[in-house]
Amino acid sequence: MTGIRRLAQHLDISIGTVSRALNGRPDVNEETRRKVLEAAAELGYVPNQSGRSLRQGTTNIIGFMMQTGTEITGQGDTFFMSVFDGVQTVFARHRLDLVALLCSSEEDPDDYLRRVVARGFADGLILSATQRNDPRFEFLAKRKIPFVTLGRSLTDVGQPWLDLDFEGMAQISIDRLVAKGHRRIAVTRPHDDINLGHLFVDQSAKALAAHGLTLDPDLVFSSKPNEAGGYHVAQQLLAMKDRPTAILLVNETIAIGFYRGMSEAGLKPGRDIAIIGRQSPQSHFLSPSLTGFTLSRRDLGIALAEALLATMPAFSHFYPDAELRKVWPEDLVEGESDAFTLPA
Amino acid sequence: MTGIRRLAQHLDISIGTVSRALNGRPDVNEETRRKVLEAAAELGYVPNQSGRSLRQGTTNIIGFMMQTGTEITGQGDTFFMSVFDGVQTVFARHRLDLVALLCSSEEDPDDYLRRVVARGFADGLILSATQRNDPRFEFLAKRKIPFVTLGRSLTDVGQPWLDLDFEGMAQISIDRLVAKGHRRIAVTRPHDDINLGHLFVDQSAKALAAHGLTLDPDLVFSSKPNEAGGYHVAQQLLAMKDRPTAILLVNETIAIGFYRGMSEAGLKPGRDIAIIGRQSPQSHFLSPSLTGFTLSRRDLGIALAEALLATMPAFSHFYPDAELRKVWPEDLVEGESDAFTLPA
DNA sequence: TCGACCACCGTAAACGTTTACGGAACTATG
DNA sequence: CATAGTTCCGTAAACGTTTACGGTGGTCGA
Repeated sequence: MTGIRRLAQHLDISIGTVSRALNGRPDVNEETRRKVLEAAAELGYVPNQSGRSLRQGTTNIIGFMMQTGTEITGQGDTFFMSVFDGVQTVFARHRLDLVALLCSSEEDPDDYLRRVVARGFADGLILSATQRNDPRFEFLAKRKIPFVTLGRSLTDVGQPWLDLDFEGMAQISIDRLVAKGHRRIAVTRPHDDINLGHLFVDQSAKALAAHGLTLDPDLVFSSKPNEAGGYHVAQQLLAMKDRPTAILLVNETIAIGFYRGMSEAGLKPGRDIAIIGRQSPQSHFLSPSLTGFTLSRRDLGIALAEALLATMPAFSHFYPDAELRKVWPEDLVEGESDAFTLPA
Repeated sequence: MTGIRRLAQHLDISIGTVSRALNGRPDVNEETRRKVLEAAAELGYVPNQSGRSLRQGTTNIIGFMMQTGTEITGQGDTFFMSVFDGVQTVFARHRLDLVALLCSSEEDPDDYLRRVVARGFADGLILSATQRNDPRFEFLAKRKIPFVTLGRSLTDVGQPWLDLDFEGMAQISIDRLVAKGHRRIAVTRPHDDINLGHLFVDQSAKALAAHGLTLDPDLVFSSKPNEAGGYHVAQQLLAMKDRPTAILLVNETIAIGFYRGMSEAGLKPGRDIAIIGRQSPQSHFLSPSLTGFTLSRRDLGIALAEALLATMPAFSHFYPDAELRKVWPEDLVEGESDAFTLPA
């Protein structure tokens, strides 16, 4: 005799009542419910998840899909860990188990997602690293699996999303640099087709145009989102005959490599080239200090979780006015890296 | 009609045979097996995991428990991501699903593990961040849940483990620095009770003793394993009246903070203080270059996975001679950070 | 020809839950 | 007192698998 049956026998009531009591159904006497809860705690009874899943067609698991491997090591890790932390705290309140689904660098993300879904792994999903045209959106929508994405995409299927304000960052950065007299401004973007790259570059071009300037295509640098990528950008940029006087670094970690590249060439950030980037725990240890944008990653995670739950029927009533689509604001922390000013 | 029943109906054979065919049982005609596989692919049939789990008492999931949150952000992330990548590739071969169980910084790791286990979440576990006395070991052993740990512990319960060679690193580092004339050598260790700290510090002391030297307790610096921790160590160390001439940095990321602390004080690694640390993708962008140990994180992950599978009855025959307990060797990459030599 | 053996397959029970349904006991209402 | 309504509980079916067991038809050796 195991499981709920054992508990029922111990209390000398039926398993149906036990189940109802444990699941908070209304049609059970409060006195019996108390006894059941008590006995459950005493005997250390925990419902078997397989049994529940089989019956209810639900797993109680939410998956947070991220990519792993060397390519994005610099980028993904510390950032996503913090976001994950925020997500975790929300789901814990609902006794939902959150797991990280790390798609290996060797595997295609679409294939990986297909496997996860076929397996019936999760009740809901959080996607990150959204591509400009991301097939995963359609795929999940077609199967009616609730999901939320960290990042917009052109392939919008009506799902909730949150995103960083790449357009705002581009706008503010360009305005700021132009005000300091810069005319030739470089921009970085991730090497793949991730959507944020487009948003950032396009908005940079628009912002420049508003000042009567154009974004020189030669000044758009694609880079892997890690230290090595930033180093490589520095090498390319410094080898140019008509070198830009300022640069926007869209990614958090490439600043470290870019600094290194400059110092090897005997140049100093903020003196020879103006830099605006993004803050991270690591960037605090750059010298000269980095001017860059920052945000609460943990709060972002919380908002992500709430947006997802708001679209899941079983939980939506908890979050009647969750923000389903939001561009997340960032603050600019002023440092020394963009001190370089050109004469008017 | 759904699931396996639908498939059986479509083929006009019994569900029992279908199941046997799909699971590679011997007592099914190869011709029928072919047909079943074909039809399964055609209809896109995928066995329901809840059904399997319920019947077999097994989940097909392996959990890799890590910690998240600000405290270890610097440390854990890129390192564990790479290890995870290695683990993933092994489990994929056996159609086991690997998920990352990220214990939030707010939650006690022991409680978290208890929840995971009570839920019957995984068939096996990989533990990291092992403490000197780690209650999780006993807990899992008592419940007969297969697990492997990345890191030794005093609370050994016979489970397989892999670990980095902290003792070897300490020995080689001390020998090397002493040969360069250093006598006052500082050592870092993580601020918590993680076991590697003990191994590293103890072996450093022994190695010094072999040269007739002693490890000054004031020269053992506890730090959080991130950039900020390294920065803090530098501040403390540089404020000493009788400053050490060399230091060992046990953690990968603190070097960045330590460098920053030195340069703010107008000092240069490798010229004013000799440093031996650990290599990481980030440390490649330090200047002067870091002398430090390195290893293949991915291979470590592969070995971890194999050690775990070797102890699980259903898979052990695949890995008859897996290394169940191994101190993982590291290579020393020579850089400029320990160039500082004292006159004899 | 007969029994033994083998290869293959169908049947049905089990895994641990949840929940629709119906019924018993009680209360309220006229 | 009869009826209707309410509260609570037990029964049993279902979720989708796997697998022990038994049965059928065939082959082979004596």
